[in-house]
Amino acid sequence: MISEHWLEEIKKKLLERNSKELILATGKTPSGHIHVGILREILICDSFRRILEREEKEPKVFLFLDSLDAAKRFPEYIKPEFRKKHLGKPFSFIPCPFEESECESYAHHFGNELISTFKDFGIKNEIIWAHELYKTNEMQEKIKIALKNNDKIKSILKKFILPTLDDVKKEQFNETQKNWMPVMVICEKCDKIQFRGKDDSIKPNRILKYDNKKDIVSYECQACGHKADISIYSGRLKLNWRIDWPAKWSIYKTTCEPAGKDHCVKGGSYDTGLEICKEIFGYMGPLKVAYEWLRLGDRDMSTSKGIVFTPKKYLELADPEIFRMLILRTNPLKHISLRIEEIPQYYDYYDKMENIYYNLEHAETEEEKDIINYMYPLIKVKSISKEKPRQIPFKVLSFFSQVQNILSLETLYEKALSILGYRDSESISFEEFKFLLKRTKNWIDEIKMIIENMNDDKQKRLLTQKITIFTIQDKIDRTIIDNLDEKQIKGISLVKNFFIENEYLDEEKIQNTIFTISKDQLNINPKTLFEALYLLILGKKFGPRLGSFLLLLDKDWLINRLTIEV
RNA sequence: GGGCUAUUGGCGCAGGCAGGUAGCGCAGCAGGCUCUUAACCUGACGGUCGGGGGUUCGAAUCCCUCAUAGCCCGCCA
Repeated sequence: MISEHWLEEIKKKLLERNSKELILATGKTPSGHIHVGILREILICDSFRRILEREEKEPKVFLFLDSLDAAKRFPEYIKPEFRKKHLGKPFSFIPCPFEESECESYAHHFGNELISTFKDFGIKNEIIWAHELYKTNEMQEKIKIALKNNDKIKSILKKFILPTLDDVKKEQFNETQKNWMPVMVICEKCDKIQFRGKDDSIKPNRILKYDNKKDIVSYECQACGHKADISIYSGRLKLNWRIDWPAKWSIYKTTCEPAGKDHCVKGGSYDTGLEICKEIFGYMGPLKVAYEWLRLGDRDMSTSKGIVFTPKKYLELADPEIFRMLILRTNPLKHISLRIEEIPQYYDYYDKMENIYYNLEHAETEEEKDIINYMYPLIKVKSISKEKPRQIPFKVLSFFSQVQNILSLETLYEKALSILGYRDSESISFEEFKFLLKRTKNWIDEIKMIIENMNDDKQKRLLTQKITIFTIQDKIDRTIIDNLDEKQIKGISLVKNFFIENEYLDEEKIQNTIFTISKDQLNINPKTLFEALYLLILGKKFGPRLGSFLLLLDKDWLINRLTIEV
């Protein structure tokens, strides 16, 4: 193999470590609706899982949900009074913000929303909730180790962070380091772990003193002022992020954890984490795999700021395979712009890839063929069939979903089966078909919204044309009829007669008839008659190819529509 | 102050690690299908690969440098 997929390169490094167990990890704070960006690291791990399982290596994959992280801000869809009340508490200590649901906590609501999509995406992993992890002896031992090694930890942080700061921040950093301890306490009185000052500064309930004989720490709550001593085994202590991460690594012996570029930056938490893991917890730490953000169009997403496009939402618009494909075909260090309006093009690429995999189409190069053969099994959610799975083309679905107001689902289903070349419903059930149609409808609606919000008129028009958005009018606008000329009206009536007189029709015949009527009987440019027909049915001058379109419509409905009173 | 990524025809991108006449998709253009296309088929057009310098017989590719853009970097997470 000349060229290799980036996953293979990382895999080699993984196997060089010669670990008995291969532990893959990912993590996320459930601070709100979790957006699709997190799937990038989850899918990288899931792909490794598949690769390693194929090689009989028995990997384990964990997803750490940082439910004990403090709410430092809330997304805008959370009510103000709720925000005010719970700001500064760990997410697992905050109730579910939505009254109608009965979740255990804020963290569970959003965490479970993410988890519920894994099955559809073909993701397998084990979930570790931070608030439960911190109740375990293992984690509490790590807290103890961290407290004992406070000075050492501080010098590591200093060594890594200081060189990356400018002078002002250097001073700030040195200042906070003076009384710094690696552990925070969740106040027993108000459940808060930090306080957000009016100047937007964050004041954590950092512990003030550690009694290493009794294993008791003292703290003062920055939010309510409560002062107390508390045992390190109380379950109310939490390590600071930069120590929390390596502590988890050392407990689970994590072999590899992908992380967003924010963590992977020089002097960031990954670098300090690895050093702390090695020096304080005595474990070499995971292989660092950095990845760039996944963007929505040209915007970054942010869970806490409420710019979200969730995996659940994605699944309402398109196939999970398409998403896996986007992630796998792109080097993790490059950013991906997920563009809803380009989903048809994604499907085109997927189809091409599938054709190449099944040897129905030639790849341009050997490398392309190799890469596709490698990726395809990692992309599929269901098992791979011997022959290329038949699918209703996206364009057809897009068309079908827009004529639902005049055509029954049954008619469309029959039509779909005939396009697929099936005489029965073996390959695609009616239920599945309904689901596909609904999903495409959702996508069309989404596109309509995107078009509406576009500022550039030219872009707007291009997109409208590219995607062929149309609506069949329930009633004809009277002004349309009034604006038709004599020949157009005559033409419409001739087309109507043609439909009445002919029992069996095909699209070619319809198409040709319209031309013949225009040229021979009316002596007008065919375009004029086409426009009249489109106006009558769609309310605008253009639409899908008329022959196949009219054939699809219910004949009686069509004849009725073509009967116009002048 | 530090870092990552990007800069290749109108748009979106591949190629870059292993240097050897610049590619793909979409749009645009022309023609074809007895035939409006925002259907399909065919064809042609279109780029001095962000600027500059260096290494080389030869650079989109390697090295240096500059520029522009996006994002990230104390505490907290």
